[in-house]
Amino acid sequence: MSAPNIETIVSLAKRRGFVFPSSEIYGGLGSAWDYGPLGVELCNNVKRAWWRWMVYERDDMEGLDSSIILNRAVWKYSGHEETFSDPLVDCKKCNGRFRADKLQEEYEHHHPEARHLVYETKIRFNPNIKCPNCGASDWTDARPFNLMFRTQLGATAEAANETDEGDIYLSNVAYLRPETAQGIFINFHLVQQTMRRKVPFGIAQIGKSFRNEVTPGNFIFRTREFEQMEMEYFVRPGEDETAHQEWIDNCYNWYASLGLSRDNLRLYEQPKEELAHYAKRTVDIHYRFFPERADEEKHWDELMGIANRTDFDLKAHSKNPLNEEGKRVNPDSTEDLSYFDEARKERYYPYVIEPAAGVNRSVLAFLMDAYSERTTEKGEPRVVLKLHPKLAPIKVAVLPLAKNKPEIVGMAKAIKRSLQPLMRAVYDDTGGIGKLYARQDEIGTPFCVTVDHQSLEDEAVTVRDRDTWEQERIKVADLQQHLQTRLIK
RNA sequence: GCGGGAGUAACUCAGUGGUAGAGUGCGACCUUGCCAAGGUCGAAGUCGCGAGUUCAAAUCUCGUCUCCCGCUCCA
Repeated sequence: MSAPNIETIVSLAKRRGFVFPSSEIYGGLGSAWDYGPLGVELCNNVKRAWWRWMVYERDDMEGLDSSIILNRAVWKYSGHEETFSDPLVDCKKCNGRFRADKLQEEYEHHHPEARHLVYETKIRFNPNIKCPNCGASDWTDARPFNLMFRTQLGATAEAANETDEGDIYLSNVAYLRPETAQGIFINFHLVQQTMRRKVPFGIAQIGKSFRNEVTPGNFIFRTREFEQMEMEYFVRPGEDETAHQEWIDNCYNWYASLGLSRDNLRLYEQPKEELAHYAKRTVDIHYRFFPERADEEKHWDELMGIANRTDFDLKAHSKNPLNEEGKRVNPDSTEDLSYFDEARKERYYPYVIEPAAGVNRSVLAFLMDAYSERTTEKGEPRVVLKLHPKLAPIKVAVLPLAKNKPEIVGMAKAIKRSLQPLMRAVYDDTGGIGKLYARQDEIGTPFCVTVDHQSLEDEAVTVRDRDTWEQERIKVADLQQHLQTRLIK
């Protein structure tokens, strides 16, 4: 089973120290969340699992950690300054809010002559368009919502502000990156040359990104500050479609291998009209984040996107391509990012396959999918978080059966200390053994080691399994090996 | 921005004008010892904030702030 809704997870996450509302003592901050002691472990484990799978277990991958703040030109030529902005209009009558460009597109579809009209505002929007909700034509001005967080470098804030209205290009304007991908593209040549790589190969990166979402929400599903796990796989043009399909399958299987139920996963082919400006084809991996919704189609939302970005980005950041007038398309770049294939004696701009996953969304999906309830023999409900052992924040809890026996307590603490260099281990004695087990079940600890009276004589302990509640007697000398084997499984 | 919901202890929530409560959880001690056992004691809230009405406000009035859900998306 999995969680019936996100609310269940929000409550558990706060109660048990996974995720807290950010800035809570000052009334909170919308859609910002802090990861508590268990949350940070879970996040780190997700990232570590991804990195191992993506980088270490392959022969064609390098890692990277690029800067969050990049030269503004990166966002100019990537297209984000232009397209990462949604023009919005409000209907004054029914208060509905719409994307002006989408309404305009629809309008022009039915009125081809409108394509040549020049509108008063910078944003193309015909005020005679009827509201799809109420039918009125009473609009506010169309306003641009740029999704990139803008800031300025240095102490010259005033100069930076001037650019809000005009088109003056100032070098002190900077953005927090809205995706980690661009940091990879602009380092493509350096990574390829310093690591002596031949296409095909990939560059992976994990890091925070920022988008000034107009509509954040749904717990950690959509936040303005979030963390991405992205990889750009560079292939020869023509080999892109095959590689794309391979990565789609790889990624789907990765989530399944870490315990996500296939019933709660699906692949979603983005229709042509939804594709981003850079994409030739994009397939999303959806997770059933909203199982409580009546409409089955609305159960699903994106966990990961796998895009074929073609050669759009490498070309866009290169100095060489010329337009039809023979002038450089990118007069600011100092480098050409094409690749020379020694074997084939040909030069080309590699195509890029991009699997992009959200750390936070992944964490949410893993939590939801791991959630289960079990009824004890006494008929009491118990929450068991069946996280994959690789992801569990705490791997083992060492518990004394009786805390008023110093020998047992001492032995338990010694065992905990012997395990902690190898895995995240905790000691707990604040409660009866049943309560201690229940606590660990609720936070997903795969194993509990219990020290009892007999342990003092036979140098053995009980290892209790989270999912089956079965117990096994293990010699203390064999404990490390036993746990490590079962953790890898 | 618009619509809806909500702010009281760490959590879940009672409390319709008269000395701030319960359950869970948390801590200490006693007792017990394999699936949230029992007992005793304890810590914990200027009731989101501000103003007003009143002898008296968690409660009534006005204002204000914040959070959550839905609408624009796509990690």
